[in-house]
Amino acid sequence: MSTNHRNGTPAYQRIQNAIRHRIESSHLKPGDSVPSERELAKVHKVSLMTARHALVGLEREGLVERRRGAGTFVATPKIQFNKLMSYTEHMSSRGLTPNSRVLVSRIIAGEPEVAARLGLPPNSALVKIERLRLTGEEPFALEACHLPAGEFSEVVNAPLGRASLFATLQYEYGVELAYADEEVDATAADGRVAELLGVAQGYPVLRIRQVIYSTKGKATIYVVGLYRSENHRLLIRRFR
Amino acid sequence: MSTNHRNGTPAYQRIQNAIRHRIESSHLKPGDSVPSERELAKVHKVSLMTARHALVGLEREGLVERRRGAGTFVATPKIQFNKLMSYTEHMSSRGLTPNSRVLVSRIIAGEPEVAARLGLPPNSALVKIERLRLTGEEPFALEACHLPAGEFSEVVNAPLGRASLFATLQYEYGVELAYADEEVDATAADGRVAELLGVAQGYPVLRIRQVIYSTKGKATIYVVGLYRSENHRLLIRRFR
DNA sequence: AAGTGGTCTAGACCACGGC
DNA sequence: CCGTGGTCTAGACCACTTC
Repeated sequence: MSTNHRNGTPAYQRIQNAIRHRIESSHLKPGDSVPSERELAKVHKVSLMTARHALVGLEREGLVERRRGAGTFVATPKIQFNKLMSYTEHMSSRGLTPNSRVLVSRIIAGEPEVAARLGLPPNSALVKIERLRLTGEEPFALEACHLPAGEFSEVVNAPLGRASLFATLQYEYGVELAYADEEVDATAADGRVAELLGVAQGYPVLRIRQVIYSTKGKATIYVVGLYRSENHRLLIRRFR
Repeated sequence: MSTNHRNGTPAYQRIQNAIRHRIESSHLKPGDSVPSERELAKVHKVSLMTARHALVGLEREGLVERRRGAGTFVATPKIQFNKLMSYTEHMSSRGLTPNSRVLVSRIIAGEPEVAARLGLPPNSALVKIERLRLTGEEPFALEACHLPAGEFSEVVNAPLGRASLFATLQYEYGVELAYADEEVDATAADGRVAELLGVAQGYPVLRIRQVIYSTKGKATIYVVGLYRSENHRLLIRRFR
């Protein structure tokens, strides 16, 4: 498997990255056909199954559509489905500049419910980071992240105005995030939330509570997000 | 591929069904280990890749967890993630009896926005089916389904009090549903909705708008659902 | 050390789509 | 008809976890 040893990245991921890059740089536009499994296999010198693995992954992300007998095509860009992305990644993938204001960044304790979500004892110390997310000057979301203070106490000092929390975890702590379980419901904005988001009290907002797991399967971040739903839509693709 | 010809079902799906059945019938409980790829390959007389395909699928459904080096285990049953299910399937998978009241079941026209979602001309005739979903006597959701009247005009006469719409489409029309794109936001209950759902006017409800596609890739159903969010939570698993 | 999942090969046949 | 994706084989090596 010589090609796999060039670097640590599996071949199917290198193929995915190559295609992603061609889409992001607009060399491939929505509706364009993506090279077939057989063609990718030839070009990248891998077997059919490997080329196939790459395309199946991109389809589940919603980046491409595959039609039996016809081919694989760049999907119309509804936003990435079912893909765990940081706010920073999310914004820049849409050509927007991320902008947020850190409201809270300190160590807290005595939040048994949050601790439980992370699989910790009730009185565990936690890092809490609360940020107001903006598009330009307009606020659209309020996000509170919680992490175990035991491991991650130093993130309170990280430059979160600039760098993404995901990136900090990866580069400073070597923690890779793998997936998130999310719980979505609707709730009414209370006084403080209403003021921060610039809506009336009692106004409906979308609430997303997520537990983010590392590649080791360990609950690492608990996030509660409140979103003005005129601005922010949650898009999902579910399969049967 | 003799085993594949016994019936039309692919081998990996037969393996999935076998495992699903053992989980649903409680022969396998959360935390129990599921047979390894190699064991499944032996037992079902398929290759490793096929056994693997089966387990990977079950993992993405959230039914099992896989840990490298350790094995595959039955997941704690948070509810099926990212799986397109009918209300009927959803309820019965949790041991509950589906209960709903059909409010509207007729052919309409002049809904250009809905028609557009289904990829139809603005004034197309549509089948509209509106149902109030109940748990016992308590309403928790209001769902309006729309289908192209050209193909599906007869579903207005289907016994939707009993049979699921998904099942009707499959058995009466031979249409298999494949995936859905959903758009989720929060909105305020207006007068009629508030009354039907038994909440105050202006109360926040979860709105899910979904376009359901057939295996042919054709937009087939457009559903707008409004959910009382204390009762109904949307659970998602997203991967990085 | 034994067993597990993750990646990969070099082919194969089938069903389907578009020409 | 040819090219496409969907399924499948019978192996292989690696990295990892558990013992």
